[in-house]
Amino acid sequence: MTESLDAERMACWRAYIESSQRLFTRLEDDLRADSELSFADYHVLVLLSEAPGQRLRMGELAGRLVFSPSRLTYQVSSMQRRGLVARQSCPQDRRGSEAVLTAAGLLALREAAPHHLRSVRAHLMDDLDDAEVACLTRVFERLGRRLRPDRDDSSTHPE
Amino acid sequence: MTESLDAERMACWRAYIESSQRLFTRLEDDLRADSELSFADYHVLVLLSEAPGQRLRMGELAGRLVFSPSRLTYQVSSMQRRGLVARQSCPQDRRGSEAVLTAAGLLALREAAPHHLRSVRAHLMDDLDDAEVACLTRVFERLGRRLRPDRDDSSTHPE
DNA sequence: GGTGGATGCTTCAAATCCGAATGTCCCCCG
DNA sequence: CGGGGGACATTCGGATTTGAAGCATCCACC
Repeated sequence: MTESLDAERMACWRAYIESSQRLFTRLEDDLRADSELSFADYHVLVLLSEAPGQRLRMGELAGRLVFSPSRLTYQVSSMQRRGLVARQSCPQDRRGSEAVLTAAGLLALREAAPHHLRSVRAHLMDDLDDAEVACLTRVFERLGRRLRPDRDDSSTHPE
Repeated sequence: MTESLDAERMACWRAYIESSQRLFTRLEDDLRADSELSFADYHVLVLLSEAPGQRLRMGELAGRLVFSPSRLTYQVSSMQRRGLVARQSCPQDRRGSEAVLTAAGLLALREAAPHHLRSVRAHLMDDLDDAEVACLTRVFERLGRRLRPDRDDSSTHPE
C-alpha cells in the first residue's frame, strides 16, 4: 500500500493523523471537564469576540469554522438555547442572519479561555521549540491558503 | 484572549487547527468521490491489512483509530454489513471479538489506495520539502507518544 | 419593473457518534 | 473450587452531523 508515498512521508502522514486525532479529543475532553463548552462552542465564541460588533454572518462563520451550513445552524441554535449567542436577521440582506455574542457568551469565553489555553500549551505548545513553531506555522498557513475554497485552482497544476 | 500563548504560537495553533480541519474534510470528500469508502473505513482496512492474520481485536483497533468503543462497534458493524470485514469471537478470550479483513475488503483497499494516496500527496505532501517532513514527523511522533493512553503521567509534571 | 438563476440559511430524514448501562467472561485471592 | 472486582465488547437513548430539499431573497439582464 505504499506505492506512491515514500517511507518518510508515510510515517509523517501517519504520525500527523493519529496525533492530531488524539490531541483534538484530549482538548475537547479538557474543555468539557472545566467549562460547559465544547470545542466548537469555544471556537464560535472566539470568532465572534474578535469580530467587529461581535457579530458575524452565518456563512462567514461556517467558512471559518469549516462547518457545513446545516451544522452551523444546529450549532448556533444550540448556543442560542443556552444564551451564549443571539441570532439577528441581517439588515443588508434579508435572506441572511447573523450570530451575535451575548454578555453571557463573552463571560463564558473569559472563564474558559485560561483553562483551554493552558491545555493547548500543556499538550502541544510547551513541547515545541521556536524553530518547530516556525516550521509548523509555515506549513499549515501554506496548506490553509491552498485549501481555502475561494481560489480557482485551474492554472496552478500545469502537470 | 491571548494571555497565555505568545503571538507566534497562537498563529501557529490557529493555522494548524483550521488547515487540518480543511485537509481532513477534503480527503474525506476525495475518498468518497472515487471509492465507496469513508476515511474511517479506509483506515480500518489499512490497519487490518497490515496486522498478522489480517485480524485485530476490537480494543486494539479502537486504540489505534482513536475511536470510542461504541463507535468502533458501529463502524465494524457497518463494514460487516457491506462485506468488507468479518467479525469472529476471539478463541483466547471469549469476552472479546476480532475484526478480520475479507477478500472484498482487501480488494476495496487495493482499489482505493492509489486514489487516496494521490490525494494525500496532492493536498499535503507534494508541498513539503524534506526538512519540513522531518520536522512534522518529529513533532507529531513526540506528540503521539505523549498522548497515548498507556503512560502514567503522574511524575512528569512537577508543576 | 419583471424574471430566471444564484445565494443564504433552514428544515428534514437518515446516518453517525457518544456516554451510561449491560452482559459476558477473565483472573486473583480466599 | 467460588466469589468479586475488572476488562471487553455491545446495546440503548439521546445528541450531533450530514446531504438533499425547501424557502425566501437578491441580482443581472432584459
